Amino acid sequence: MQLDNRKKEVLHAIVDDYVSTNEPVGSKSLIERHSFNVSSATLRNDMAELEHLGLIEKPHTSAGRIPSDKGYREYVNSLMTIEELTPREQLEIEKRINTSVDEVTELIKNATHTLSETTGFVSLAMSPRLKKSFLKQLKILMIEPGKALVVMVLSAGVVKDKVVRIPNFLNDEQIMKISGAIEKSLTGKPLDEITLVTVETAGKSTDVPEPLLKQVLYEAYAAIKQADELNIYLEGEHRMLSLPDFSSLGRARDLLGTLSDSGMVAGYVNEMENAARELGNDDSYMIRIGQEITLEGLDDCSFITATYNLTDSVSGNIGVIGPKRMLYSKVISQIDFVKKKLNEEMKKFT
Amino acid sequence: MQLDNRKKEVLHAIVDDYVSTNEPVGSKSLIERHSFNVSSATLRNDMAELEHLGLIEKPHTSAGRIPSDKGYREYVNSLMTIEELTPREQLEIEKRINTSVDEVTELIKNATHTLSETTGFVSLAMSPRLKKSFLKQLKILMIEPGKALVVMVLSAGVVKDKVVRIPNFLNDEQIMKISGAIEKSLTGKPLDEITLVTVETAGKSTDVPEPLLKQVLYEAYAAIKQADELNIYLEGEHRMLSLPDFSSLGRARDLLGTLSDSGMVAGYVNEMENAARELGNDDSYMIRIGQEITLEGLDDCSFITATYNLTDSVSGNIGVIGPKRMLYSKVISQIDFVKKKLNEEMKKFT
DNA sequence: ATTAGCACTCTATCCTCCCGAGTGCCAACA
DNA sequence: TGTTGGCACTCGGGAGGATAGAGTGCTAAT
Repeated sequence: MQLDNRKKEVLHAIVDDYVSTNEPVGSKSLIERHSFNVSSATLRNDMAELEHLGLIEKPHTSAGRIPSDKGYREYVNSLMTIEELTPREQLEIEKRINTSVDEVTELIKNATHTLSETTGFVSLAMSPRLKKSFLKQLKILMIEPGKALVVMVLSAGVVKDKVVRIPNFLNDEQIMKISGAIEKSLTGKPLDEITLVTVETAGKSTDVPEPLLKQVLYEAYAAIKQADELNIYLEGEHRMLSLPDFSSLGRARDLLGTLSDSGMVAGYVNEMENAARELGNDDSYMIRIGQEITLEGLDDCSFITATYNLTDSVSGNIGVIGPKRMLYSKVISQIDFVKKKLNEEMKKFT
Repeated sequence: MQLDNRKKEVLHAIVDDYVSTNEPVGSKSLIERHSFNVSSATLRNDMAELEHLGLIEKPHTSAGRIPSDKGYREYVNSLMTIEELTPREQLEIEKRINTSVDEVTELIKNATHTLSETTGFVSLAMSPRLKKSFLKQLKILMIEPGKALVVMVLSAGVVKDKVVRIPNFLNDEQIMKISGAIEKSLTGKPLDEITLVTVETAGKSTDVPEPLLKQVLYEAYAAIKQADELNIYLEGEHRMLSLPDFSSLGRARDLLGTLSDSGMVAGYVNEMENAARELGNDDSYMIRIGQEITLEGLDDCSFITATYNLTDSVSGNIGVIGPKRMLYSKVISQIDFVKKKLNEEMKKFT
């Protein structure tokens, strides 16, 4: 994008003003609020040019201009400078996150909550992608005849479990044998390398009768597979209703309708993550603006996520969905800071 | 409430019409839609009377009447007749709930989801009140030095666990001793009779050094206490935005804002439950209408819950939050049916 | 007790008008 | 060539006003 300096400044100013006032900005108010050493007519020419480039647009003929998706994109990519949080703001966030918790999941929920409160938008986090973590322990506990609990401890310091049904006849001892056999042969294996076959092979060494054994092994396998399922935590949906951007009930409804399908949102975040990886994108955050987001009803939103790390190979996403008319520099640094703190806290678990 | 038959019919008709049209109903349209064998003037007199009794009210002088909270209350208490669901509707609900799951929690979530889908409103469920259930098993598993998992199996067929921190020096054997001691002495005790003292007494019989022991016992106690904490599952908040009753953004915002604080809603449901018990109320459902609900922003809502039973002594609530302008007879039977199915399914877990 | 008739009330809706902010374009200027 | 003042034009939004329509309460008659 080739823009001379003044045009850059104009676009910058338009985005800033529109973000803060929520009103289309005209050439005159631009002059009043900023110290351009030119007349409004000159800015009008610049603005015509910017509009021609598709960076800004007018809601109707006699209104001022608002940034287009492309305009926001340009702003985010080249124009804005990310500002650090003030020590006060940092403290506020630290205080909220540092609540001591015993499980990573709680920590992530904390962070999500904090993010929604500090940004005032919808926040979300994905649970860690555990496919790359490996099994450290696996125990099957008899609960009662026909019912057992599979407990797995993963390398990332995460504990997962699942209640499973097992044949009624099996006794404690048999279960322990199977449990031991699986543990022995699968310990150290990354979850994504464990298949039904691997588990079945592991169980062969026991002397438990075939059909019974097979069912238990299958359930154990199912438990392991469930352990690396992704969860998403969404919070603060109602905050969107307070934003003027969603004062139209229709938009608000579409937005919250889409967000209520958390599985769909999770899928989308996953896509974003994969796309970023393929592109070798090593920015510390990802941004999607307006129509760039392929979820229905999010046309007026921006989606910003960062990647947190539980271990070197196990990571997840945390971020925000807000109106595209947002203070990007601020929000990005908030997310970034929360992510940083989250990473620090996570070290305590691994 | 002393009402002659025709006045009852009039109130009934007003509620029905208002529920289905969402428009204040006048004497004339009442005549048109129902077969009263009197003139509109007579109904006007009746309506003036009903208004005097506080059962209906007018939004403004020249509009028709709408039911007041008291009017809905009268309708619900004495006027309506609950209609059975059609076989078709029943089938639809059964199909959704019968999805096989391994845990009670999943089952409850299923039911909540179903309820929101079939009513089109916000649905909610409380996790079972486990205070009255007793401990069947308690195991403490070493995960790694300094970290253990407390697994509890409760009489209601529920499995709970919690990761806890323990002193680094403790070894597997010591933990097993403690675990065994606690289990031995607490098995069969209802959760609400287990105190820190009980747990500490249980642990005395082991030969683990005092300060280390104490910490583990405390953590075990904390895990037990956490097991009977109540959770609430809320679903379908966004559906409220599609209702004409919440077409004003302000109302919608207040409502969703309140619902976003699930802890507060849970507390309120608890209060309702307790109040009903104290009154010895053995209706199969509880209803709160409009201002009867003491939560902010729910003035235009009704809150209907039923009690499901996991065992004789362990129960929880499931229900709906909808606009007070709702088809009570239908919604109540939907909730009732879901509850019935939920109870049936729960038998499989206990 | 019920009814017909009537005057009255109030909202919702539709028009119309007008203000003001903003634009695009043109001609003049540096 | 880039900048500027001037000006006619556009359009949305708000104010004001008229009107229709649904509904009410009251009264007098049945």
